[in-house]
Amino acid sequence: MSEDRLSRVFSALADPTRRDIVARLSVGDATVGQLAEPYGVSVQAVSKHLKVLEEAGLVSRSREAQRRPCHLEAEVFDLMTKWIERYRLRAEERFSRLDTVLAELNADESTTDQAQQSEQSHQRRGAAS
Amino acid sequence: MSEDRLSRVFSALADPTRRDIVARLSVGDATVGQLAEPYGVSVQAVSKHLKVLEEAGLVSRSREAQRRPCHLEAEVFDLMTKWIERYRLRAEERFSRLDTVLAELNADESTTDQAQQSEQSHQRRGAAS
DNA sequence: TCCTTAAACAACCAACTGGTTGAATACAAA
DNA sequence: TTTGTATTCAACCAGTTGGTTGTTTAAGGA
Repeated sequence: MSEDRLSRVFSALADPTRRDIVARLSVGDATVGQLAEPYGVSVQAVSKHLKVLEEAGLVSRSREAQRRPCHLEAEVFDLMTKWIERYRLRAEERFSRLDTVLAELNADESTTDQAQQSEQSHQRRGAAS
Repeated sequence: MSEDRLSRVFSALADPTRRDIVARLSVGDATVGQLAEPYGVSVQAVSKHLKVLEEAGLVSRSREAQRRPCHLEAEVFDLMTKWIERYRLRAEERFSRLDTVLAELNADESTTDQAQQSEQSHQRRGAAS
């Protein structure tokens, strides 16, 4: 599923070094050595980071003599933004409906507490990944 | 900085169970017990997940008798989308400039290999987090 | 051929993660 | 006050992660 893919992408970007690598690749391809240079870590460590980014589909590598130039694959970003937008929009929609809810609460004399309220709204949840 | 915040947000969403919790909270607030119910894990485990989401700023909790209703904080999504869009746009811009590059390569008789190319483009990278 | 460079692989280690169970806390209701 | 319910805290465990160093592999240049 794209379920697992999404986990790998978010997980890959959870590390500051890896986000920095993505930032640098966004302006142009680079080799492992070039990417490792600015950090206080070994080339092997960066190689591991790149493997994570590659498995997440964020980076691809080509062959070129001994070098393995890394290239940023921007399409994967769509996967994230789609997921984010889905729930952001849903939450905002719910937020904008708040005035309606408040009006209903005013109309209703009984002090309907938030617990019941959340339970009701929870019932109309759908399975989502 | 928001550097660390971004790490926490991405890290929080790297777990499928936590993404599912976010999805469910997007349609309405819920208590820990309600959130735990559909999963084959203990309430304590879900409580831990909620702590992670809370520390990432994705979820806030109020008090209400013994219950701790959880609420989705959608603003944090902006942080992510801003980061993503920045590098996506940069990468796409570079991609759209590819025809210019190809034209230059045609004009240039010497077979400029990709290594030099990536090295050049890498020089105009800027520090970014 | 031999030497150098670029990168990956392997084994190891400390720290973190996601889960568990059991005990403590906070509040409501009897 | 006692009991029940909702949640958190604490200790523990197995698996993962991000780093290390040392050893291959792959390719170019002397």
